[in-house]
Amino acid sequence: MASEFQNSVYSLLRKIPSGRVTTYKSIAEKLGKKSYRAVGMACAKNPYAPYVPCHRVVKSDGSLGGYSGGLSKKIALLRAEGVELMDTKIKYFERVVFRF
DNA sequence: GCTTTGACTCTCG
DNA sequence: TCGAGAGCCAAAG
Repeated sequence: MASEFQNSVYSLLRKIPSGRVTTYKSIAEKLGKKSYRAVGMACAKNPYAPYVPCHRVVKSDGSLGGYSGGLSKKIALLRAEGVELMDTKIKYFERVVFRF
């Protein structure tokens, strides 16, 4: 069972529609915290994968950040959902970013 | 129970 | 434009 904090993060992640992405910053602020890093940690643990689309969370500058089990996997998943990428950076980031 | 670490972000040189 | 440093919260050691 995950902690309340993690559960809150997962709830928000599930709201992200396919083909869209969000940032650790947005999630943290939505929770009323500044815990950007803690959000990433919650995703890294993510016991509900792939029920929780943690691969749709990226850094505030549009780069993918990281991914447990290989960044390539994250790239493939995002591309499959229609997100255009330039290596580890999101192309047209402003266009695909999802705002709560 | 304190210290270290991490899928982060912002500011400064 | 790019790299380094500081700040931030939560989980793991």
